[in-house]
This record gives sequence, C-alpha cells and structure tokens, in this order.
Amino acid sequence: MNEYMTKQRRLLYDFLAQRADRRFTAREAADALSDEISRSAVYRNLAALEREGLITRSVPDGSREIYYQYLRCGDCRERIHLTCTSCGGSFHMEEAHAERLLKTLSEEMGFRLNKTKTVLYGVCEECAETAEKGADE
Amino acid sequence: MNEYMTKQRRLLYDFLAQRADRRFTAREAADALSDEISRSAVYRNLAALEREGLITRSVPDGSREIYYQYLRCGDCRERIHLTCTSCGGSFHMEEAHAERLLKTLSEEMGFRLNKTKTVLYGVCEECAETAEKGADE
DNA sequence: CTAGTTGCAAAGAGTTTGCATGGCG
DNA sequence: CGCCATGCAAACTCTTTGCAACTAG
Repeated sequence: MNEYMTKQRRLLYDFLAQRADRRFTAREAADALSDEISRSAVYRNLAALEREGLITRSVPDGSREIYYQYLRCGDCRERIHLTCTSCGGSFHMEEAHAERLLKTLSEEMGFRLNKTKTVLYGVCEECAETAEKGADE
Repeated sequence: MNEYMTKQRRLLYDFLAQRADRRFTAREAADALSDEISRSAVYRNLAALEREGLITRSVPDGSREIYYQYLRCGDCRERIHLTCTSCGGSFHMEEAHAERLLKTLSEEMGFRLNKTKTVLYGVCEECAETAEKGADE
C-alpha cells in the first residue's frame, strides 16, 4: 500500500502535517487542495491512511460527516487521547494515569480497555479559559 | 416535543426497551417495524429521542451508519460509559473511579472531562472469555 | 377541532466506484 | 515499461424534507 509517492499524495501529506492534531473533513481537505487533487483521490488516500493507522476517524455529535485527524507524534498510537469538543484539539493522557485506568477497569469489571480506540471528550484548559472570559453559558 | 403518543411511537419505544443497552441502526429499527412505521417516522423519532437525551448516537469504526443505543437506567446519563467493541454492550464506570479520573485530568492538565460524551472502548469480560475459548487472535 | 405526526416519494449530503488516462520507479 | 494512482462522472447509501392526509387529546 501507498507504494507510489505521487504529487497528490505529497500535497495531502503536507496538508496533514499543517493540520496536525486538528480535525478536518474529507471535504475540507478536498476543497483546500481542489486545484491539485481530485475529490476521489482525497477520499482514497484518507481511507488508505486510516487503514494504516496514520490518521483516525471520528464523527462528532450532530454531524454526519467523517472527520479525520492526523496524530503527529509517533507514540500517539499507544496512548489514550483526549479531544477538546470546543477546538477539536487533541492531547494525551499520561502513561501512568492510563495504566492505572486500565488496571482499575480490568480488575474491577474485567473490561479490557482499547487505548487506541478510546477518546475522552471534554474541554481543554485553553478553551475553558476563553469560555470563562467570554462569560455566558 | 413528543406530545402525542402515537401507535408508531409506542412501538418504537417497545423496540428500544427490547434492545436496551444494545446498538442498532435506524435501518434495523425501520426494518423491524416496517409493517407499522415508515422509515421517515423512525428517523424523526430517533432524532427526537436523541435530542431529549434518551438515546445516544455513535458511529463505529469502519461504518458510515449511525448507531443508536437506549440506555436503560435512569442514572446512566451522569456516568461514564464503557462500550464493548465486540458485542456493543454498554456498562458504566463506578462513580468513585470516574471521579478520580475527572480529578486527575483536571489537576494534571486542566482538562474538563465530559462524562456524558465520553465512551471508553474495549472488550467486556464476557466477550473476552468467549474469544479466549475460540482461541485464535 | 387543532396541532403534532405520519407516509410517501423526491431531494440531499457525503462517499464510493468503474474505467480510461497518466505518472512513479 | 508495468503497475499503481488519478480524475471524472455516475452510482450508492443513508438521511432529511415537503406536503397532504391522519389522529391523539
């Protein structure tokens, strides 16, 4: 898979690098690169990247569109992710805490947590502060 | 909203009760009830129920379809859910553990976890055992 | 009665696919 | 050169919507 490094592929990879850790839809990628890559190539490449585990997919509440996200760091794939529902930003949980959580769930109820699939949703520090300054809600 | 209890609505509610805590797609519900309820009514009612917070939506990896799930217990909505990626079954995390997790995330990185939105994925005890008996993988 | 609800069929949105052409290695 | 990838447009799938008929309260 991904045997040829085409011009289109390279441009898409650049796009990913620029948007590291941020969500985007296939449509956004296709629009941003519409002069250079066809819609179908974008879809096909994103699907391939997902298969390889280099990007992850999600479908936020209220949306019908698939969002992709490139997780920059190499060790990401073995860590539990936190996603900010406000900015879409991604963070990870410290290993020690993740392990403790894993252990707790396993011991208490035999549940084997999948660190890769699991995403914790909430609001990140930065967004929480912004929201507080903005007052209402 | 949901002011009238129509025959169709009642049938859909029965369907939910029967499938409590299990995932199903709008299509599955529509098919199961196709003699009694039109597809559009199913979609409309599921959307209404979701708005009211009585059912939750999710889009599993590799699927494009929206899955719904009725969470039986009343106190569910304030608890962190665990979903088994094998059987789709739903469980919750004990309050004490949830609180500890919340506190850890908040103190360590200012992340405010949303208990309602967050779902932990993994394999439940029962499915893990079945898989082990089945051997491979 | 009257407003919410249904059913139907048509429209929409997002994604996928077939096939001929093009380009990487 | 051979094979993978692209582009285009048509096809698909799931979901939503407009509207007239129906029905719960």
